Amino acid sequence: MTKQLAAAHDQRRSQLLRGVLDLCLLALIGERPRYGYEFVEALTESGLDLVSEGSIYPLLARMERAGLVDSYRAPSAAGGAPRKYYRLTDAGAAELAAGRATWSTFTTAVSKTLREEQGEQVGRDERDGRDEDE
Amino acid sequence: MTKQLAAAHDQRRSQLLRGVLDLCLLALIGERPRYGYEFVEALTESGLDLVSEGSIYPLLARMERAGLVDSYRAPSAAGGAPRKYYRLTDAGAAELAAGRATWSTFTTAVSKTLREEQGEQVGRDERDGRDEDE
DNA sequence: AGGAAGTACCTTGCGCCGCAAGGGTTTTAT
DNA sequence: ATAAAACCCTTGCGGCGCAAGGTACTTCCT
Repeated sequence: MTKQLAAAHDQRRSQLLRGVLDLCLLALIGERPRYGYEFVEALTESGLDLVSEGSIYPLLARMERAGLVDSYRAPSAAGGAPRKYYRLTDAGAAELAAGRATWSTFTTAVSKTLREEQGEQVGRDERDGRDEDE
Repeated sequence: MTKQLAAAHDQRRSQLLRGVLDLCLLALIGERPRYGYEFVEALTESGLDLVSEGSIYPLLARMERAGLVDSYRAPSAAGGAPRKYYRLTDAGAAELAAGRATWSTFTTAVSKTLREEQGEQVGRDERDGRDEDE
């Protein structure tokens, strides 16, 4: 039961990530070069939990293929396999800027729609004459 | 070219709608009973353009199947086929409340990530010793 | 030496859902 | 009669987050 609610919550989160996850990665890469495994840890503890490796590696590959980022390898300082760092390209920076604007506009519109307006109440008593169906 | 950028923009919008479109409909239905065609018009002019019939009718059907809304038929006042009005159920109201909270938390986290921080700059000159690859 | 655990990379298959495209019915206007 | 608007609906495609599973290197414990 509690598990079902949690599942529903996570399910929504997954859907919400669509269309912004790439922007989040671009923004983080914009601050400084980053490697894939870093995102998994960083995003997990910084509000956006979930976001497993299965999400970000394919996404990074897609973004590189699209020319939004490029990469170079460097040995890990913490032991383990060599890291693959990503940097923003000019196209990536442009996409990030455009995406920020889209995101801002979008969330404003949605938040406005979602906000419960306490003005304009419809009288509860006036409803009648409807025929149930189905 | 301009067309491609517009396409990219709309593509992102489509993705962004996932996970919130249902909440928007629930919120609008919460204000007063609404019918499907109404959403297409309302959302088109209220910031969220696109959102065609192919998005909302299946969604309404899913929500009704999930018990979040119920419906009744009433003749159209504007000529045309009879309208199918939707109302919130208790479960729908609960889902809306939960969704609003999820949305709020989510956008806060994302906006924070997306915000360009002007503090903490990495010196551009210190970067060296990396070996290009691929 | 052997092995578990941590760091790091990657791929495959499933499932959800927005959307374009297409089709149906009823009413009003020409 | 024909058109157009106001309504309803379904099908198929495609993108992408995610669970699950796999590889390679390093460090530490026994």
